Amino acid sequence: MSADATRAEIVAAADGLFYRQGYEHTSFADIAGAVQISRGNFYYHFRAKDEILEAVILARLQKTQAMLDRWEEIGETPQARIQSFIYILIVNRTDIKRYGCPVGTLTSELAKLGHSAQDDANKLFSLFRAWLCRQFKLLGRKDADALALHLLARSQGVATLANAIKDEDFIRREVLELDAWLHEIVDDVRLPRRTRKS
Amino acid sequence: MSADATRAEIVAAADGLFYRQGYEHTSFADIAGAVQISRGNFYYHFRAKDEILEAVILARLQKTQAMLDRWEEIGETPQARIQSFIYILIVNRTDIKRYGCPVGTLTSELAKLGHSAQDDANKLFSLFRAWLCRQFKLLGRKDADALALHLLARSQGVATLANAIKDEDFIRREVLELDAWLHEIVDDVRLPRRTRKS
DNA sequence: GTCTATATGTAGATAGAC
DNA sequence: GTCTATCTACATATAGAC
Repeated sequence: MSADATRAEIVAAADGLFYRQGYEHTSFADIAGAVQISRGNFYYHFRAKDEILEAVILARLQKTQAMLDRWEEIGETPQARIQSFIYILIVNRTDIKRYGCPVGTLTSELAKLGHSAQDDANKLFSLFRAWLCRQFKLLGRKDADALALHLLARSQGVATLANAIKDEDFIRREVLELDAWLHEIVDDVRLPRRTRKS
Repeated sequence: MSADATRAEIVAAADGLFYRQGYEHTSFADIAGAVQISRGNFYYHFRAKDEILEAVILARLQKTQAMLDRWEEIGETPQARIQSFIYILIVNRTDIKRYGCPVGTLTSELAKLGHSAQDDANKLFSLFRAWLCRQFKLLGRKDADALALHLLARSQGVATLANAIKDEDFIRREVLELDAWLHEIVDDVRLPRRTRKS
């Protein structure tokens, strides 16, 4: 097995385990069991557990960027692209009910641990934030960044609560509301005399 | 020192540490350092670490119920009472930026650990849910439970995101939006012909 | 590159003195 | 009730054989 291939397998296994079990709760033995290598072999590929986390975050950043690029391609309008974001709550509903949002739960855990990788993990939010901000700007909104943060927070809230109460209908209802909220924003642009609050 | 007093001190210290550091990341040594007792002494008061967690959750349930009762007393209208809930995001903003929401971060962590105390921790959400549901019912809303969950999710989302991006202005903006959302609901009741979406 | 064996630290938990 | 001393398990990490 080439070094790169083994390394990639370790990162992929750690990625899933960190999501399902949390970073601290996942041991080398857990990852070793998933990849079918010995514990000692980790240290040929990584100096320490922190480095695996860094590699996992980097991999997630790349996967996220690729997903945003894909949404950019297939979405014909900013509205359609933002809907791609909203609907990941539906697409990933099974995992979200069980494990929450992979971004929010990681940043929360690292914040409690006071871990040095906090800033890197927060870049996952930054990617979504900047991408959503651009979409809202294309919709002609001056408050695009605030709208991006608002939408991020809404989806985080849905994920956190769905993880606790395990209610799929709740997710569907909230997604419908987010969709309606997005429509209001699009309408605001088309009919600029009305304010959102009217 | 009486048994009850020491026990209460342990629970209080553990409560704070579980919130700031997380449950798993908090060791007996951490709690012992805060309470100024020896590690061995824990086992006079608790059989295992899980029992401290159970006691912490019970204490939080009682504190939460007391807070809801207080809001019920001082709030003259359902709207004012719901506002009490919304404004804890402002009141606790410093802690929320640093450690997130004590309810959401605990339920998330226990879900990842597959901990047996998950159901008990989720009762914290149930308390808020039932209380908010009652307030929305008093406002004449048939969809009171859905509104309660929606508001819970919104505040969870604000807490999670504020914890990541450490932005106080973001919290204030979102609270203002929640307040406006609540006003719309109250207006809906007064002017039943308009729907929320119009 | 990957393994086995091992070092080292720290966690939760127990026993028994005071 | 609280302490010190100790046990056991498991974590990360290292050394060196293959």
